Amino acid sequence: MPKTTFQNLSPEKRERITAAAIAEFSSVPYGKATLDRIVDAAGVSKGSMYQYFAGKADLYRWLLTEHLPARKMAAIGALAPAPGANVWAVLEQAFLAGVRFAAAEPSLTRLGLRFRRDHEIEPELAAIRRGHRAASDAWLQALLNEGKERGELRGDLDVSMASGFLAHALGEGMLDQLARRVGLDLDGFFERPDATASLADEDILDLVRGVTRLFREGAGAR
Amino acid sequence: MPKTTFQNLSPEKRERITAAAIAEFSSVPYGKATLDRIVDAAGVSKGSMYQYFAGKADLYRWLLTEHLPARKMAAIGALAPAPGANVWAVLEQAFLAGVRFAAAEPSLTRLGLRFRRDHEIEPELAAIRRGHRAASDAWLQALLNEGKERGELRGDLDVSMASGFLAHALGEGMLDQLARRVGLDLDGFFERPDATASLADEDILDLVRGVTRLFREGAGAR
Amino acid sequence: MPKTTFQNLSPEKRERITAAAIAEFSSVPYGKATLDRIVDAAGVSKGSMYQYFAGKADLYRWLLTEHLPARKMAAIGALAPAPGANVWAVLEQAFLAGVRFAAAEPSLTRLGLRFRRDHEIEPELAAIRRGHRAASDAWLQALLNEGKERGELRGDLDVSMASGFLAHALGEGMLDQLARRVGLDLDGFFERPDATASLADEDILDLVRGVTRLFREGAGAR
Amino acid sequence: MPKTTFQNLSPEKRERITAAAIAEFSSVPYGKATLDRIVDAAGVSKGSMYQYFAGKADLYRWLLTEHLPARKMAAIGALAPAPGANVWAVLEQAFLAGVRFAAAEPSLTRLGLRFRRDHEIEPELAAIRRGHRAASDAWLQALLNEGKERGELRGDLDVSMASGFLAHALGEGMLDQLARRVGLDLDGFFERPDATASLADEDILDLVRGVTRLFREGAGAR
DNA sequence: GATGAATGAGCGTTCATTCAT
DNA sequence: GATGAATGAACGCTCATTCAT
Repeated sequence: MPKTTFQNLSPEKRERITAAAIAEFSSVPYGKATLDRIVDAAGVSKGSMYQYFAGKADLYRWLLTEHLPARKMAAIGALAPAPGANVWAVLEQAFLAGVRFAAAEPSLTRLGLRFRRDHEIEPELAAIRRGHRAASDAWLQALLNEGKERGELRGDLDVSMASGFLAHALGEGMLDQLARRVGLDLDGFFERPDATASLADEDILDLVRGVTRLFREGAGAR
Repeated sequence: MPKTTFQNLSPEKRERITAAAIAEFSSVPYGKATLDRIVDAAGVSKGSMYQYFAGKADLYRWLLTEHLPARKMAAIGALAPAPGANVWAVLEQAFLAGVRFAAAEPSLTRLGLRFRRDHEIEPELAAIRRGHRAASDAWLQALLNEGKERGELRGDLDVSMASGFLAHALGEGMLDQLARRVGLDLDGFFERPDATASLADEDILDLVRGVTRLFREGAGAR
Repeated sequence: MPKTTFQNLSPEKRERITAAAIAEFSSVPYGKATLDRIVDAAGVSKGSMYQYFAGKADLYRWLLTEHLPARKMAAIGALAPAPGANVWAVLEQAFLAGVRFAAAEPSLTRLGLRFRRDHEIEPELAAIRRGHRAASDAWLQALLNEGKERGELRGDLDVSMASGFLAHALGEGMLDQLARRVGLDLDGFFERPDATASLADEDILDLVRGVTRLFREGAGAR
Repeated sequence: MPKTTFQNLSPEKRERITAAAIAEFSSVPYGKATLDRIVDAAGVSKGSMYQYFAGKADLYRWLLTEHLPARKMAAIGALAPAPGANVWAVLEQAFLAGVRFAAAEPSLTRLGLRFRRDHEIEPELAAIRRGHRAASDAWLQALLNEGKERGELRGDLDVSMASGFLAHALGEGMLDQLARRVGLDLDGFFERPDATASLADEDILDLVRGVTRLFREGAGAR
């Protein structure tokens, strides 16, 4: 976590550093990211960086556990399931929020996606990721259990199983669909994260509804 | 691809090298994997390694395009969709084959999964990955289109969308479910790949059927 | 070209590095020169060297395109052909300047000569060499053409041909003659570059006049 | 020098090895030449090569001290100055022989030229080169001294000096002129040694006479 | 005599981190 | 508090030479 020296920085400088770090960590995987490029882009000295953060991992950790969640919250609000709301309406809203965030903040989206999939993360960072996943899973399972009680879901649905697939869908699954719509795959999204910005709003709604329906009704004929 | 020198090696030595390389490339992402660790584990000199393979990328490529497919084929046979077979039966077989391979060959499974998700792969290797994905996607879309014609799937199903989610399910989605059944997540599977070996065959069948049903009928109440 | 880090170094340290690099690159051809030896001799760490220069080629390039010309200029001044001066006087001055520089700065001379003849230089460096040669050739041909117009040279002289031999004479040809005067050949000069320092000024003048006369009058009897 | 095993080889195999070695050593400088490429091209095993020659240096030495002189002799005969012949006629013949050998055997020419200029030669090989040079110098000085006695040369000619420039002219000087005639420089000759083969015989004669005349009459106006 | 697998020292280069100023 | 020079371990890769078969 950042040292107090970082908090004392002028907002402008703090922002420069944050932006440079996001640009770097979202462009290349953690292991290939270098502090050199970050300090160059931020216009601060390398020594200073170590006055602000304990090191590369600390900077990355702060970005993912503090900065990104705060920005996400600011952009799309908390994902608290409105009590009593229909499961499928909540999920559709969640899908929509995710897609809109991806269009509005491609770099942050890419940063988060990288983190979720990165294989070379240090043990301490892996614990953070586990926390993220557990929270997302808990939210989903609570939602699904409520839905089950209200009869909106099959009574014999395996909630743990469904939450796994939904967690994927809410993250890279949806991004993959988004990329497909513009003729790319997820690798392509990493290279050109703003390629999906060109999608019309109705395309996005169409996509979100289609995905929701796949999970609701399945692919089989009735 | 390996040089003839490698083919001429004693099977015992070849196996030592292969096992060391799989262990390394399945433990850390490509960019962090080192030949030093591989040759140490295999008990050969660094120079020798270059008599067998043109370099690190060549070794990795061989593992992924030759060795892994061969072992997979040996373990589960070809995935040729029996013509005219029911879509859902074919998918169930495919799920089952994937899970069984994961239980039988956890290291190879981990290797393949890492490859599918690795962020710091070289351009040439990325092309191979694109090929894999395109082939998998084509297989799935063909399968789904047939199913649609035979009335086994909803007539208005978005085949491209469904194939995206199924591709995930056939790979890490299913592995994630497998891990969940033993109280882990995917990260946990990477750390203890053989933890899933304890699963009983009926548990596996139950899982496969559950997943198939989720995709067939959805999670919504009828 | 050196990074600013190198410019900011203490002159003493900069000189140590420069001297070590000159010693190395003038002792062995580019391909055999090693940074290990240079940093050892200079007493800096290998990592530091990469703070000063982008790499081996960069260091070499700086030596040849910046440092050596600067030192040469400092030692013998620019070779601007005084307009209207007699061809033979200009050439004699050029010969003299070359020989005096060789006596004053044997290591640098050896460095430049190696560069002119090195067979295993990289493409980028080869382009620099082509530039050097083209400039030298242009200077000589302009000089000879002027001389022809003023009637100082034979009217039927093949200027291109003559410039080729003069270019050689101005470089290693003259050094070879210098070495001969102290009983060595060019190889010997490479091994003991300061052996020619013992030559008296009148010996040098005598040599320069002899060479000029050979090119002016030829070796044949009149 | 080759071991007896090399002499016992079938002429065909010996020739394959020789040709491969010439191709390699004439294509890249000694330090960049590799035995791997030579044995590959020759179709022999690496171990065998060490049964024929003591190592890389030994093979190179044999090529330069035995094979190349023999082939040169076969191609252009001995350079014994026909007693009593005019100096300038002899020199012209020598120039012509050199140019014709370059056209007939570009690889061998390039090999020899590389050797004369290579900077990274081992001490033992340097001794061989000194021998070559001393022999050439002795031949030239004898020729010039005779010419002086017969009054074909200026009485006050510095024979040692003139022999230095003539030695250069007979070797790379002439090749440089040859390359100029086809729009290249010596570097270009190394890349495309047969580029000069296109020169017409009268061009070659013209060149040889021009060079001879430059050394005989000089470049100055009378 | 022929083979070709094995070796290991050495190369240029990278980069997170330290620390004197 | 800010700086940026210094470091050194580690990396992928090359190749002449050795030596068991």
